[in-house]
Amino acid sequence: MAAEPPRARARRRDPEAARTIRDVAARAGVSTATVSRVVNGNYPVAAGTRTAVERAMRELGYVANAHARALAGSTTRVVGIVVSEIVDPFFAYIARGVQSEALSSGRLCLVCSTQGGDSAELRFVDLLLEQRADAVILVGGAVEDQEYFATIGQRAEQLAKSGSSLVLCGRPGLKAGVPAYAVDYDNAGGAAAITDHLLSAGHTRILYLGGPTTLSTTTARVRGFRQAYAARRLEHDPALVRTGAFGRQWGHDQTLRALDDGLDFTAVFAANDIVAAGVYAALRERGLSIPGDISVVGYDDVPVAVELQPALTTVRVPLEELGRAAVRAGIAGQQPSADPFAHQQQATTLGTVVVVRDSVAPPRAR
Amino acid sequence: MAAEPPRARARRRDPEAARTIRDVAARAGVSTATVSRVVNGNYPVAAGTRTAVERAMRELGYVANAHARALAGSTTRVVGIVVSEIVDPFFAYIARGVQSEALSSGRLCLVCSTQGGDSAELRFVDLLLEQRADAVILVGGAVEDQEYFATIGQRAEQLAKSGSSLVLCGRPGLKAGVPAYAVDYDNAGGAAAITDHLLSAGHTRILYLGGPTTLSTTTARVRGFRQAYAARRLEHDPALVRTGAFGRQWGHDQTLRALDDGLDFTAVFAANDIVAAGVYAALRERGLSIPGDISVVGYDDVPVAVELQPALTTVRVPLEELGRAAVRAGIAGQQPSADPFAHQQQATTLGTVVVVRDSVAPPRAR
DNA sequence: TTGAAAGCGCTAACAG
DNA sequence: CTGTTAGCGCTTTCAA
Repeated sequence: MAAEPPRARARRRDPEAARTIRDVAARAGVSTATVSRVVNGNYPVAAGTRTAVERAMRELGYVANAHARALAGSTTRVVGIVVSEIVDPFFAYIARGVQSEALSSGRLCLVCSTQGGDSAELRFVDLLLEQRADAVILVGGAVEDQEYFATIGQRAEQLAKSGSSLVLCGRPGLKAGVPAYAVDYDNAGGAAAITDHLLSAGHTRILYLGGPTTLSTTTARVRGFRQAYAARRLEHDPALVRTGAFGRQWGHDQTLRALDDGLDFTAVFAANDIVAAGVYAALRERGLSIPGDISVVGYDDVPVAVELQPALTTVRVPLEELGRAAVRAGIAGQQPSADPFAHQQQATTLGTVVVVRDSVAPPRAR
Repeated sequence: MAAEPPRARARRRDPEAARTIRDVAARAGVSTATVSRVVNGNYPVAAGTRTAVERAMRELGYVANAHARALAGSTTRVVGIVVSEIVDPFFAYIARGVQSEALSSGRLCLVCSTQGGDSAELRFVDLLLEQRADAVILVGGAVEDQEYFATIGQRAEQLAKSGSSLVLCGRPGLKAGVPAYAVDYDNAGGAAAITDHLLSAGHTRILYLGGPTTLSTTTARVRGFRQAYAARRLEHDPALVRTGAFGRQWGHDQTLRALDDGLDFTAVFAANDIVAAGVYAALRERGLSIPGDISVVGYDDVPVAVELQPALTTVRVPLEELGRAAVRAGIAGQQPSADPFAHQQQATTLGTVVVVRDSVAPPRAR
């Protein structure tokens, strides 16, 4: 076969393939630059030309290629969020806030769920790094491990280099100087407040139940729990803190065990509402009434709190707002107007509030 | 200033910017083609060369640019899923299945939540089209509207053209010839089965409650509900079907209204478990016991079903498996080995099972 | 086994 | 207001 000019390969494009900006330009009789201008609407184009281009796009069923755009321009219009479990309402609500705020800034949301896989988080961050996401949001308590912090810090640097930013949501920030934002809520404060609620009702032997022992969320909540005792100059029995995991099953089993161990307590502070659901189930099995025999409180205020009978007194966390704030923080760095020196670590902390329902009563006299 | 050669602009790259394949090639003293080969590991490269390249990558902190890759190659390694509400466990579980199956095929998952916005779905499909997602999965009941079907069908064609595919998950398929896959579960069958469960217990006046009237899911479930009556040659009172919306509040309000209207029923079939939660709340307010006074069943078997007291008898839908199946169907078309004629509409239907718990008892004699 | 070079589709100077 | 053109970073022939 005769040698064809090199361009021949390109010319022989699959006629079925998606239309490109060049096809539109040809059909409308203008240049690709003009098509780009009408698509982006960020530059003056004569009305007639615009109409012609728009018609050509419609007739051809033209759809811009986001990758070409990301490559040529600079922003990807995508934010990434990494959670540990998308079906957990705690994360689902945050994800909802992220997705809606992303959408209102014209971005799509890449959601990654690690399903508890420890190292999966880092893998996802790398994947998101490849995607050049405008912002990468890491949600939920982190393992408090220095080495891990260092690795994440290093990723933050890389992210910053490629023009995007890392946002830590619902977990403590990194050390100063690392280009990461932190958007958190007052974990310890909420725990202290609800503990105080229990203390006010007369409980002093409160069992704190749940949360992976090494998780930052757990340590913060336990800290708040202790602070509430300290604030009233009350002693707290260390045997009454049992951490280990989240989850309904875990809450159920540990409650039974605490009862079997003959632990003396009149109330339980479940690490979150899901654990509280397990506590309810266990107490019910043992014929103990809530709050008659034992008072129970939770944390997060996810929907199950109102399905439980009696309705659960818990700490409301502004989950959606947390997600929104994370996106705002993450894309703020993208704004051309942003002060370059502002790209230091910044932190936002949202407040929490105790929602009083029906699961707390004064301890039974004995 | 003296005129610089045109390339100057490009040469003056921000030295802080992310490293490219060219940087790695330079550092390793090889060509970019070689780097590409070691990155993709799909072509023989001398061991020594490979090592040198790998070291250069490590030293430079090189991270491939997914957009450049998508542009040059063809597959994007991203699947998109659009749901109506990410915090709804029904969708969250499907999303979990999608995300985990996507991950195991090395893909990331773009999750879009329309938050009930009617036309948002189409907008998201277009966005996903721009992303050239390997597969676009539309989840949940669709409005049964011919025009809408036509529009979606048209998008399916476009998707097919750009090498990706549309998967309808938990909703009926499009008409034959349209390049879309359908992965659904047996909506009518599940409804019929649980209705029969109620009928067996002796109920004949069952109130069907919930679901947007025009939603395919609703029509399918109501159809199954009626079929169960028909199968036993029983009459069914049309006044006992009240559709309109999903949601706890709606279930609550409508139950109250049905009671106030003096409707005669001994059991309620809630369109889903969330609606059932509302029914429980309303019945409790009126001092009616479940299942003593009224039996209740739900649909979906999401976690709240076991928190309700008494635990809810419901229909288990293989949500996660649905999501996984959708991804498999969607990326199957991508396989080079795929028979091009196989790209016809295909459908998969998963089964459902009735989960018997404590919310059904024979109707009270009267 | 490796390199050179031509694009993938789009944006953004720059020059009319 | 519009066209030209040089890339963005990568993959993939084609040649060596």
